[in-house]
Amino acid sequence: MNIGQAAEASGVSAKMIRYYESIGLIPKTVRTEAGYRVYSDNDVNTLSFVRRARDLGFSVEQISELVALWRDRDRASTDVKRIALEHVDILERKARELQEMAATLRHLAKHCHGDERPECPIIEGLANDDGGHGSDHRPAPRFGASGLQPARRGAASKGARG
Amino acid sequence: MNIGQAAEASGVSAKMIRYYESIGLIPKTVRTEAGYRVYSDNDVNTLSFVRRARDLGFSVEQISELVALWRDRDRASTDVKRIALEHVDILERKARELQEMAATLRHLAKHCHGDERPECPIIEGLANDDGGHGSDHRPAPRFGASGLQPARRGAASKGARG
DNA sequence: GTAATCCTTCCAATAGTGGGAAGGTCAAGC
DNA sequence: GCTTGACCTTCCCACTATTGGAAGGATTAC
Repeated sequence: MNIGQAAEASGVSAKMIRYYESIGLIPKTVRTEAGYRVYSDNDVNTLSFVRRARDLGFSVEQISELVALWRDRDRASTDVKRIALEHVDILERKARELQEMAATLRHLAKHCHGDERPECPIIEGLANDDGGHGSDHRPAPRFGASGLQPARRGAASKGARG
Repeated sequence: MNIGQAAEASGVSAKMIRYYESIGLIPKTVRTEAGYRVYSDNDVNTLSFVRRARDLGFSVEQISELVALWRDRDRASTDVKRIALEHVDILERKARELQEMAATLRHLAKHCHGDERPECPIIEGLANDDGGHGSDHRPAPRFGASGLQPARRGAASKGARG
């Protein structure tokens, strides 16, 4: 099948299939004489695998390891477990950070009158650096401090879940 | 003071100060005859404000609103509260998504022997799409479905490609 | 035989940040 | 006054993952 059909069958866009191929995440396919990429059912399985791993928030680099493991069934499942558990840690740490941020902000918002008066602890908390979770001049933990690669931001192409 | 000192005092790198200026997040500064940017203590306050907002996960666009609000104290705190609360929602939704991912993965990992045997429910869950939270072929919720912009990852790069 | 659709590759943009080159400036030391 | 070194300037590139589009070739439908 062509790339378009493989895209539909796997849920990975044609654009992304080409991208994944270009970065070596998936192997190069056979081509027709005209240069069209040709995909087998097995290729579609790999693509679906990749898509689901992305859905779980794995980075392309991690998926790369996972795909190699998946394609080589002789490898010990220890490796897979390690990667998964590492990822669980990152995910949970990230979730905690996000919750702390939310709590800080919610605390600030709670004390903001929200009427016409300009007094607002959110603004003051931000300006005075006493916002709640004790940040001083550490150079920003933020995202990525944990090593999580958060994939994408824009525009779910066909329909995100709400 | 120069950009380096402002960077040190605010915790925002000189690179980022220039970037924030270029995108209009902070106003253009006065320059010396030689073209050096000059910063006042007040400018450093603005920069610190921006840094803390980034720490809390605000996107540059949101910070832009916040900075405008902050600099114009006549504006009603309603706006600030609204922005903050919107952000709290996003943060909490994101945290929940992350926790779901972690739970799915942890569930899979729990049933993985992790020894030499190649049977591994993680791999099988990924390949067979029965991983636990009932995903079918929806085209990836992932990050960004919520509108959160996850800032950075900190990939230190040295090797050129090409 | 042409139009519509699909495919190809290449380029740009997104958001936010770091790295570095090429060159100008400033302050200190001799 | 000259060198040294630290600092500044602008500009370009890298990275992540993904989308969009342009220009042109291939296939398919009518």
